[in-house]
Amino acid sequence: MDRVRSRYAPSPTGKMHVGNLRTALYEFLIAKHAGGDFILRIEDTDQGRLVEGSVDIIYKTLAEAGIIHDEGPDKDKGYGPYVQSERVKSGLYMEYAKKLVEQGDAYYCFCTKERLETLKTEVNGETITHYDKHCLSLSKEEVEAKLATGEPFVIRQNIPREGTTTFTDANYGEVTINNSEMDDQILIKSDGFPTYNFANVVDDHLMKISHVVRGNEYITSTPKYTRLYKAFGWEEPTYVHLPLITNEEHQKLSKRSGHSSFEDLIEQGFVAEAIVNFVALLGWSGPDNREIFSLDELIELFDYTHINKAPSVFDMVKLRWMNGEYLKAMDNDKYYELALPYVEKVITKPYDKKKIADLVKTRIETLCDIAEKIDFFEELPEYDIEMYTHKKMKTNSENSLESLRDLLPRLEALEDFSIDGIQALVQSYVEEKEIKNGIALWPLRTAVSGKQMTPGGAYEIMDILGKEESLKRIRKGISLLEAAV
RNA sequence: GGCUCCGUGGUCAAGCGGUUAAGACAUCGCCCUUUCACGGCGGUAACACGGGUUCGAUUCCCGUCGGAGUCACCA
Repeated sequence: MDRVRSRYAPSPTGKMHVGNLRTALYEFLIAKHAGGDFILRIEDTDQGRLVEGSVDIIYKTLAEAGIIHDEGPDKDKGYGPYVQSERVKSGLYMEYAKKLVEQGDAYYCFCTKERLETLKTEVNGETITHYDKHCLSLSKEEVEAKLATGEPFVIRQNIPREGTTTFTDANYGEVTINNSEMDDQILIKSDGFPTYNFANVVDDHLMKISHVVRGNEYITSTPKYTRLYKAFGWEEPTYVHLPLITNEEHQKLSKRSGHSSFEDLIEQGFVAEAIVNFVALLGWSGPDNREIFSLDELIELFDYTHINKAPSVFDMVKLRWMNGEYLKAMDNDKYYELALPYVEKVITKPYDKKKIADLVKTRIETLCDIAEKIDFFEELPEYDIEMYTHKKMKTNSENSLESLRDLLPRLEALEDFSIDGIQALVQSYVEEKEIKNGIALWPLRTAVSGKQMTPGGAYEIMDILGKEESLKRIRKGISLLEAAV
């Protein structure tokens, strides 16, 4: 059996979309599962759409995601160059295209933009062009003559109008398309660059790619590939078309949706491992009921013959959940390292940031959730004294005031202002007065935080705030309550 | 519009002729608890429809409907 070689072939046009990330991941998993090679090839044949810095983003994203390529522009293993614009220079695509022309499987076309314009029709607001093979009738001499004068040309694939073309996909089975549906697509553009579709076929063959994985938006153009492979007499790779990833409206995810690139998700406080895990499960599921998989586990378990056919919605809510799981399971040092910048965004006072970060670890789903949960440490918010009234805790303004008044002098006298110290103090007060914990603790937590909900309770918060600030906030609570009662 | 693909709860997703149709997220309720989380327990909720084939269809075939994709000198 031939060695499994898969490839991720992005065009450097911006950030890395989650759909592309999944494609890259699956290619990687297929290769690694089989002990094969995963290749990175840059498809920059559309010079007009290049976005500066995109290649760096691709490297960075792949690295962060742990999708490590065995070969690529930076790791030439003998199949290079791995950047198509560099490959163009050798004239290889033109050479192969000319071979097709000689065989009659392709032809020169000199049609002008204006003439092409007349071929356009509009259906439901979509513009559709179907080339009419106008230049196919040019004689060899006519072509030579035009070429000699330097007239701009393209080379088009010659697809018969009759018959059908069938290819086999590992996921979707046999797919047959009427040849009449296929346009005589351009293989070589007037700038001398190959089109993606052509370069792809040539390079996949030259690089001995065994598995081609891509989104199923390519499924209807695949027969054109098949015809190209046949024309060259090359063996076709195994195609694995993937179901589309859609937004909540069930539309294909587009770059414009903004929030769907890997970079953006990182910016939104997601961790790389969670994104990879989540994306792996869009279209595939493991053999058991597990959903949390490390990359190594994915490599071991991934089976491309069990991929879903139906499109899947990119559910941010579930991603958030999964990210929370990763955060909770993360070892403390790594978590702290990730969380610290987010803590520092809100906390400028000299509180123990580690303690604050720990407090919030099981309460957040993304790192960006940290800010709004800890802001009260930095500054006591303005709050309504209604907050002291809590049905379940059986508190109201009166008994809250009483608790705070009782507790204040005791806390002032407290030497050991630690969680344990404060707890012991409050406990003895509660026992002494024979009241429920809540009667003392609810007002205390409220006074000290000014919030309805907080990470951690009164003890943890006071411990972090320290004695001075805690007492200050309690006094503030007392005066607010006094003013109202 | 032509063509292609798809169609199990709101979402992800097991299932690959015979099941009480898993599980997860979300949602709801209960427990735990000094709030909120975490954790634990439980509930609501699905085979698009109509024909076949078969002793028996979620599963196979056909049709209908629905959704999506695609129809560039973009990938």
